Amino acid sequence: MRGKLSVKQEKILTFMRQFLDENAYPPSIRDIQHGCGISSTSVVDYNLKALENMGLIRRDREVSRAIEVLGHRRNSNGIVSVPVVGQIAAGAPIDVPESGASVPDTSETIEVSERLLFGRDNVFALRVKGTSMIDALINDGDIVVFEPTNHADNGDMVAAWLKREGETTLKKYYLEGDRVRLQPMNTTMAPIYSSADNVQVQGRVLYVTRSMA
Amino acid sequence: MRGKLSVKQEKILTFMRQFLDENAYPPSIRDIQHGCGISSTSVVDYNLKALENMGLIRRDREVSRAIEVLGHRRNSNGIVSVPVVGQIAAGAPIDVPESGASVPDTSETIEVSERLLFGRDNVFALRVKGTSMIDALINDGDIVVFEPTNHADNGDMVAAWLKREGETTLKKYYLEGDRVRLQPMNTTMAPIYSSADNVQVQGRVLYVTRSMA
DNA sequence: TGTGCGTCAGAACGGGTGTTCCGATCTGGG
DNA sequence: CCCAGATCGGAACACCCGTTCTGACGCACA
Repeated sequence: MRGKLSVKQEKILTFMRQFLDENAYPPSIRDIQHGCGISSTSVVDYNLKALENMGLIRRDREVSRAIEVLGHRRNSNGIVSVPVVGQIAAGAPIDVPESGASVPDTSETIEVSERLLFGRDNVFALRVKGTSMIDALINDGDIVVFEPTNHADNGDMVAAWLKREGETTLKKYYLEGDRVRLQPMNTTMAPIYSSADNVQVQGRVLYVTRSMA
Repeated sequence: MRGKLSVKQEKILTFMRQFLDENAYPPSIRDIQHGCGISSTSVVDYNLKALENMGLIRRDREVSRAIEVLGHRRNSNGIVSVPVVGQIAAGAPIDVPESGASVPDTSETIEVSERLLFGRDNVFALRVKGTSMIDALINDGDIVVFEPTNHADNGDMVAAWLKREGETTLKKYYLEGDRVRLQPMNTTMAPIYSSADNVQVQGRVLYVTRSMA
């Protein structure tokens, strides 16, 4: 039941997206029926239930045209929903989502204009814990958007994974010989030195947001 | 026929906008009837025809829920497009958009999740010029979202209009007796003192964003 | 070969929905 | 006062629409 989409389900989904773009209101079951060349409304209902179980659409029962296609990007505004996949500080390890992996609906997201990401793909976000980057204008509670990368140039602000310590921290990255200096931007804190093979760069900072309300 | 909106028509329009934001599909005539406390569907139909003649909505006849409210941005998942209406620094005056005023489509916008604005309406954004708020973690080039208000409590970060000087600045606000202290968050800069009647608060900071790419 | 399961076709039911008609009420002007 | 037009209330009609029921078909599996 929770496997791949059938041809018919894919067709229904595509039709609903197209219908929404053209009409500003969702299609009825019979619209879908005729638009996809399906012979019976019960078949549409059957497949819609399957799509609903897979979490791809949401329906208000007994209400006409009350189908909502989840994750449908409006073509008018290039907005990317970036998943906030965890926290970053001096301790809590995080998982970086793999390319193409689906993100559970339960996770928090932050919306960012596509144009601010300069074409980066598979970006993710972390909530900052602690004040170690206060001098880089990043405060406790800020949400930081990363592009996934394993490479960093000196001075880049990165999420760095310390393999032996099992920690991920937000620091400035400097490669000095065969060791790495992870520099906090807080004059009261000392840098972390580690061997280069113990440091795994997970992402580079693209964007910072802070709520002041 | 083409004059002002009646109370009922205004109510219907407001209800439809709210319904669209909440439900992702348009309301039926009877939804409008009950939502606005109208006694008959024919009255709704009558007023919808009037709104259609005025060009405020568009309808597909004979199709249920086929009402499109023109000029209403379908924010797919509670996203508000906040207009970036100018810059704020130590000089350039800005115009704060009046409530309900339309913002030209040509202006830059920044997209923010509705939930981060805590119900504030008519918010606007400014691009920060200069480093006067560097110690408050706001840098040159950051975009700051404001809620429009004429009131500020001590310590609030506000956009303040200096009437005689014809300037708008981003500072922390402190009312001290009959004068106002506008405190930059930069240890190298001195505060501005001005009489209270010369200072007009234009908005309070809600949200800060910075692009690092 | 039979059984269960996923999928589909057709039809019908009941309530939802846009529309229309008739008449009442209100309002402004002659 | 009287009339015309705008607005409204109530009801009915015909179609739209989501749902459900019955049965059929194909396919994997024992």
